[in-house]
Amino acid sequence: MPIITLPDGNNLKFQNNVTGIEVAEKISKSLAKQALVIAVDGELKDLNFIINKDCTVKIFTSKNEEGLETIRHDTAHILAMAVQELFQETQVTIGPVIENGFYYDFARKEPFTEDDLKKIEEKMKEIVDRDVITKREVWSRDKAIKHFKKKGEVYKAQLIESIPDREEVSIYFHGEWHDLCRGPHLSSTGKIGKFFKLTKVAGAYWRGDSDNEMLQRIYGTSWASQKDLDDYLKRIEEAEKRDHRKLGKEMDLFHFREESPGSVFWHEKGWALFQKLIDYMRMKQDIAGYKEINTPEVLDRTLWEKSGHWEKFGANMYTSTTPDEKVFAIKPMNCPGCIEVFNQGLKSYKDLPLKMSEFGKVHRYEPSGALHGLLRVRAFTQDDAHIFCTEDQITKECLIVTNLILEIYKDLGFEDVILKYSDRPNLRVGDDNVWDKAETALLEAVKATKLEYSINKGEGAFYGPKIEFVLRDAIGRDWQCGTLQVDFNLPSRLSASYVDKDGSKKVPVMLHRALFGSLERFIGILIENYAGKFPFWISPLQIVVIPITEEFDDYAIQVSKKIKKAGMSSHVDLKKHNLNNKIKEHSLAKIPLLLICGKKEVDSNSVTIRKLDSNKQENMDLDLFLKTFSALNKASSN
RNA sequence: GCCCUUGUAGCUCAGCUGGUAGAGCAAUUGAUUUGUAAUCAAUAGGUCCGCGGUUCGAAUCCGUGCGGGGGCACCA
Repeated sequence: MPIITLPDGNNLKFQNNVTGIEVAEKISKSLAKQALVIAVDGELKDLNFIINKDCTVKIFTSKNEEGLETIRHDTAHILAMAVQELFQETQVTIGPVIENGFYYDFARKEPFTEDDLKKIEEKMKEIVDRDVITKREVWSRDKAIKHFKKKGEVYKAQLIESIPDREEVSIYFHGEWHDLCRGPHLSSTGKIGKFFKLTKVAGAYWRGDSDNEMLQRIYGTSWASQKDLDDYLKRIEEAEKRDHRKLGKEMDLFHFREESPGSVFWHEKGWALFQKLIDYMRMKQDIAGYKEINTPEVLDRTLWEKSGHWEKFGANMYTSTTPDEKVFAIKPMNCPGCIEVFNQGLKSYKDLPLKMSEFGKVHRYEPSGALHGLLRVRAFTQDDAHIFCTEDQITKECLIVTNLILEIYKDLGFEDVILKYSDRPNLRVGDDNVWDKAETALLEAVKATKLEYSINKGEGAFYGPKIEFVLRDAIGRDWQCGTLQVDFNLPSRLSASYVDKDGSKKVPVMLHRALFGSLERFIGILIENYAGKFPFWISPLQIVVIPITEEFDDYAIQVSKKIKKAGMSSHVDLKKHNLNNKIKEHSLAKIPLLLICGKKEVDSNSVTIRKLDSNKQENMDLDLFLKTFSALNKASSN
């Protein structure tokens, strides 16, 4: 006689055992119709799960995250079912739900083609139409392993072998077709609906390990309604329009070429943007008490051996052998060079914390498959800095860095920031007790920020634990930018020291930090965040002056000169095209302000302003224009 | 690095089953002197990514290298 407590606190009493669907029916007919899955005492179960004791029950429909995830999970299953109906020799492996959809990994010799995806999709819809009832059975491990081995499903057999003893091995049936699965599932294939789409095929390693064989992964998306599916596809399309590689080309910011994969050829406008960010950061860091330095790009191998880079980071390093057979490395990080600067002259505890910044260009030989526009390159400029301090100063300094970073992200249009904390990796230098200290100090700082954070086990740098600053852009995507690392190892390896109060020599702690992270990556993110339409102050070319006819060229040239004198960037378009043509061209180039100059303007010493994405025109006295817009030409006017 | 996919004019792309390349925009020249998203016309532009092979003949088919894209693995 189970008593069932509902989310609203009401109780339902039943004479006998009941299933989830019967509970839903008791509440309302329409709920029973819409119900997809239930939670019994917080655990998700099938609708026909038999309830035989007192418990709390929650019923989910496609309007809940739980319901939607179950739809996606079921769509993944139907995908596997469809694939095996069409391509009998294919083995199934795993098929989880991911953000916005699902994937399923298959083992098959022949690659799946785009055409195959269409066929599979059709087959999936057919299976939905068949409305096959779902059945769940619990098998013994041995039976399940034997069964799947006999079927030739070696991956499934492996999966069952790795299920912990205490867990049930449940098998879900859709008619004849069946699969090992934890569940829950919808009660029949018809419940899924047809609001799904297979999106792409890709390779993926079995169990995510690059030593294992590669499987074929089919990605798909699945929703509660046609509208949701269409909205999602639309969102993807919109995101593609923001692609920084596309916009970079269209806006003439940069390009890449074969001779140097993963290295940027910056064009005039892209470089202007780059320099603006550096100028801005330089200003912020100066205020925050950093001293800017610069260190060599190429350093002798012995330094990298001492620092540990040669051994732990060597696979990513470019090296160079000189004609006299000496081996140098092109720096993949700025830290050893910075320590060398610290080591010049005697340092006192009174000098600490000592903050040294460097816009250092580093080279890392990244795997070819990792390269991705500006977001993943082989040569990049870090807005790097190293803070030498005492152990006592760590937490406070970390907090100061965090505040600076949040301030800067805000200026650049990012308000939503989360932290990722990573502790000691397998490949590392230094004793565990040193790591204990570093991790504790950094974690303390993370907590003190009161920001949301996640913990990434084993993903720290080889010399210390780190936090990464992840920001969310205008369309909800997360990007990893800044980083802050606590390092008890490199300073001692490279013999850094300071004289303490009592006259003894001590080894300082070093904090590594980069706020943009990589200027290249950050610019890529900025482009996508703003869809190329930068705020006025950061825009690489802020103003284009357009004379209506040749007659007004001289005036336009004078206007442009005055704009430059007022500290803004400007270009005069003297081409013999008509006004409409020029407006079209510069609007596509996303120039924030177009100034039109004709007779009216010359006569009144004014300009007519046309702002990007607005066809309103505003006439303004030239001096007033210069005053107004130079005031807007700084970060705080965002 | 691995799997799949892709590489044609400055850009975006067309070129069916093999018969030595085409459009739009951009560029150049000429005409037009224009008031808010493409004025008209003419001209010029290409070792069809590189190398090898099959073939009487390769942009097209095959192999291989390099680059790009989507993922995986790796990562700022």
